Amino acid sequence: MTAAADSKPADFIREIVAEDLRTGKWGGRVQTRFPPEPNGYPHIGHAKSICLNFGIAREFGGKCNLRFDDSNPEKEDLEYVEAFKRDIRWLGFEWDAELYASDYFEQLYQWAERLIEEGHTYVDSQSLEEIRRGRGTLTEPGVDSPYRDRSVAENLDLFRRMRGGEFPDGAHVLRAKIDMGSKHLIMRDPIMYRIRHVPHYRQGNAWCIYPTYDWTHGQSDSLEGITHSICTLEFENNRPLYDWFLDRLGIHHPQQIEFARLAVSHMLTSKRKLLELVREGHVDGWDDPRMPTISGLRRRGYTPEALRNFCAEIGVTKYNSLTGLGVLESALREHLNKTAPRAMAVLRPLKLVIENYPEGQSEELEAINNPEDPSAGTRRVPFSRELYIEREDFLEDPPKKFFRLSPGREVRLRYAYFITCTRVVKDDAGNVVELRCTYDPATRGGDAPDGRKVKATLHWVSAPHALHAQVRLYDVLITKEDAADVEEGEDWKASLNPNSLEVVEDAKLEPSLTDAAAGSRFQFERLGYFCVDAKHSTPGRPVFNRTVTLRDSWAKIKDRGD
RNA sequence: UGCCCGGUAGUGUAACGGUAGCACGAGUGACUCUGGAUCACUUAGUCUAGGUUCAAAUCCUAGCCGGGCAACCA
Repeated sequence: MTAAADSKPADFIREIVAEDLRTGKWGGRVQTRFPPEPNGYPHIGHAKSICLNFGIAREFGGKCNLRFDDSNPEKEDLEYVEAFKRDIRWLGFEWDAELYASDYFEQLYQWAERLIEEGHTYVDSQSLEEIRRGRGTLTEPGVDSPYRDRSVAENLDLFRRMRGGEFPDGAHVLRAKIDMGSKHLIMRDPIMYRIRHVPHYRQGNAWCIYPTYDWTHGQSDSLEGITHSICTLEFENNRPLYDWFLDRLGIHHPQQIEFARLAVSHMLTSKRKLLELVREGHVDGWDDPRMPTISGLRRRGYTPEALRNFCAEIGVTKYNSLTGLGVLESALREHLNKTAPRAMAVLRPLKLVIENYPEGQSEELEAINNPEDPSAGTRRVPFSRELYIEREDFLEDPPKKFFRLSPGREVRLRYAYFITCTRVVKDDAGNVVELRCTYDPATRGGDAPDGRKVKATLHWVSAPHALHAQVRLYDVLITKEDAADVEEGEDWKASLNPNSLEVVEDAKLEPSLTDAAAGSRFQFERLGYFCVDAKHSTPGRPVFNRTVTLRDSWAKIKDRGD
């Protein structure tokens, strides 16, 4: 038995699985499935479900299928199938079988005929509008369709002709004969088949009738021998129907278990809205680094480990919660801090000239690649008389708690020397355009032999050696904390952040970054984590995406106005 | 209004009738060649009202609040 089965289950679903294993309910089998509809790219919410379904199979020695729930030909596409497969693998999971609900269409059809013969279903020929009216309301029961008592022979004949393509869209549907007076709306003779004369992305023109979700899902689960059919809360209402079909058919009957879908603050998890953003060009495709899609997060610089750790962190419950974006970012930083090599980069450059450093001279200084990981080694960084430092690291008139550079003050340049600001050069408008400094040659490497201390260490880049690169800074796409909270009549796009992307055209980077591979991740010291954009970079000319900033306690003090 | 589900520090979660923990956040301090990281401490919670019990976050009842359900979507 695996470790997870020995120790305390992490959530109520794993508790059920562990208990079923203990009692031998499924003969020691654990079979789950991840059942996306291929009608969009997988997002952070899918990541939670992927980690759950594949994770449970892995932890309990079971299997997990990837099954595409593709019973609606109007929205589905192969592009989305490929996206799911790519992203599941990137997240670190592998399916035991790749399956498609559309491959079960014939079996489903045969079962439907059987239910007709047994009097459990009928062909309804009412219009869409009549069916809707007949369903009743939340408080009033529905009324029986006038076609409800057709003979088995008539039902069978009609259903076969539906399949044969004799009728136009909407002419008939196949309905389960359950109870129009049921208090569960889902049980008021739910629809099993609709006529749609449209090709299916996998089945082509083989079918013109398509099964609905309710008629497809449970039977697909059954066919695959699923033991625990894990889905999101909104399907809780459908469970009586899930059970009803399986009981009528008398086939393997998995247990459906529902959990709360993931919601992260400032992130959209509506596939419809994400599709709208892509189609209307609000973003640079499904994998725009601002998108909550797995491909967007990947391009942004997220790691699979960070995403998996996040999913483990947030837990699994039946409570509809809103997880703060900070929790996601914290999981990200935790992983990147341990793994990302450090580099120096100046986003908003301020020229700094060291007056007592010989003109034309340069040298290389040793820098540590990752203080959290000694095995990452060191590298050499060029230093010279003219440097760039970050504009916000200098203040002519500093407040008390500002430790960085100001006139007359000495600070350390990381891995280099102590410098003292001697003069401020301004343009006619009074803007600071350049700093003149002196350095102490005795502090080479960053330590003073006399033991004197400085309060700040600044990052810097040698001007003549600098790599000039584009860096993209991202902010949340949605300004609202709860992105799904939209008043009726309100345009959800009103909460789109107009400043979600800032492009820094000419950042100064240390030259070692010139050949950074697409997708590779770095910590730009004191700024944050950045990765090489896989879409816009070209060899020797990397474009960097800011993945996430570092925690910044100075920013907090500054904002507080201490 | 009917049915189903759910309410534990600011947020997310644990506790399975027996001392309400953890994480993120926030605050304070230590350390530091990243105002990073790390470490220590602090902050703050069982929706309400009854009931059962020696003992209730946990079981029961009622209420309050939140979510879902009236697509030929999933």
